[in-house]
Amino acid sequence: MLDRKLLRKEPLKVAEAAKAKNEKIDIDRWLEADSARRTLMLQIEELRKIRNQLSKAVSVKKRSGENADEEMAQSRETGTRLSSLESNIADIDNRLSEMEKGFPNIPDPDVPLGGEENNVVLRTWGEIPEFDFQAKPHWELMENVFQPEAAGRIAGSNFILFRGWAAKLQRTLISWMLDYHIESGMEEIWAPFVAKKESMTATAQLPKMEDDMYKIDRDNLYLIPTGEVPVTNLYRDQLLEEADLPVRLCGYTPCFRREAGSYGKDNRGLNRVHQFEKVEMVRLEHPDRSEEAHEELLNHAAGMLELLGIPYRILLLASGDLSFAAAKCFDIEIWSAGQNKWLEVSSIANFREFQARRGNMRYRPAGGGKQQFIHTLNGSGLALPRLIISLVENGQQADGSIKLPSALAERMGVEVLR
RNA sequence: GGAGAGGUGGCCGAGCUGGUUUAAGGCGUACGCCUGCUAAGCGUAUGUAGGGGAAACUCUACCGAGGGUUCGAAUCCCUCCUUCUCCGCCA
Repeated sequence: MLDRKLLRKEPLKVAEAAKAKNEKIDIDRWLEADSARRTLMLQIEELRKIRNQLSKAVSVKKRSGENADEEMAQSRETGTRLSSLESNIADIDNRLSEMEKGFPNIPDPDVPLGGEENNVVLRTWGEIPEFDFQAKPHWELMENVFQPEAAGRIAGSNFILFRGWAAKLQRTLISWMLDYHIESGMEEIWAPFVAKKESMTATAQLPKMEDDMYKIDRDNLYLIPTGEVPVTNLYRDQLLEEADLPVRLCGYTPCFRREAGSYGKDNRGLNRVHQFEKVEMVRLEHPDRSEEAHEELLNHAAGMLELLGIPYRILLLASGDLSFAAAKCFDIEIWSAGQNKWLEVSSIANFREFQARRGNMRYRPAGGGKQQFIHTLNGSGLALPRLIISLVENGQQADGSIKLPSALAERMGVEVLR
């Protein structure tokens, strides 16, 4: 949600931002409705004032036993006029807030314009592995432990079924990553894996992503598409003290995505699935410090890949590739040696006050003064399937076995998976 | 799933037989005073949002959310959300 004052003062800026994000919005229609609303509001407040005065007069007269019929009649008449104006303004309010929910966040000034092709590679880390044999994709290397046909029988296509070492590897990674975050001072959250409409709206999955989410109609719940939703919503409608900031959280959740219309392209094996596991990092930050917190989250996430020895690169997303709610976003991509391409394994975004406004998340400044919206940030730390792809494909040996990085070998109890 | 009780300003909490409460009181917080001592006491201020005014100030809305009744609703009625207690069911 954007500040109404900003919409009034700089409608052009908002319109340009939406265009940069390829969102269609009609700011003129909003401005029109907003000014109609304010005119109406003045009239309504005036009528309410009159009615309040009449009510008080009635009250005083009745108490002293006088007749108040005249005031009551006037008040009734005022009330009739009021209720017609009030129903008008309610309509306008609905229209305004519907429109506002569809206004995307404004990209930061340092975000490059344009589509995905304008993403900027900020840096690359690690050596791309070379093999003296033909490298295989993960679905071949994992034939015995990753069985999509079995998952299909259970839940339908594009779900994951792991068995044996793959199942254990996933569990071990989740636990290893959580420990890594906790050690850096984050608090672990275990939250619900379903969320209601209000929560989805606060973090801005709704209204835009409705069709990409699984919904349980009977109970009006959505399966969460990312841990961002429940973990950020932990602070929806909450007021923090400045001293409470920053709030640093992490948590494991599965993520459910319908991926409607994405069949056929790049979705073989583990590349794109309906349910995947993820450890999420969430940060609530003082507005003055969200910029550096953003970098910090990025480096923290990348640190895990360095411990695992996985080559990665950092992208600064261009405006057209930014999500609806993000002001700025870094993607981390890791190398897939069996498919010879980069895979997105983490998106780390600064939403500034966009989500905080929607979810009413504020803090009170230490020296007193007006309550302020906090800044929210989050990032994957990390998403499991693609991490597993990389570990398996990059660690493959000539005989089809997988050599584990030492950080994991210790936890898995073996150095080679076969 | 059934029955019952709640949801009031940052927190606690009164009001809930409709109108001098446009929310008492307490805690917390801020400033000041007093006290010579890591304490206490006293005074004043202190919800959020929007509008008007140079300013003192003033108007409007908000008592979980939304509707309704009424001249007038925190207070009455309805729907929903949510918390707790008991019963049932269940890993």
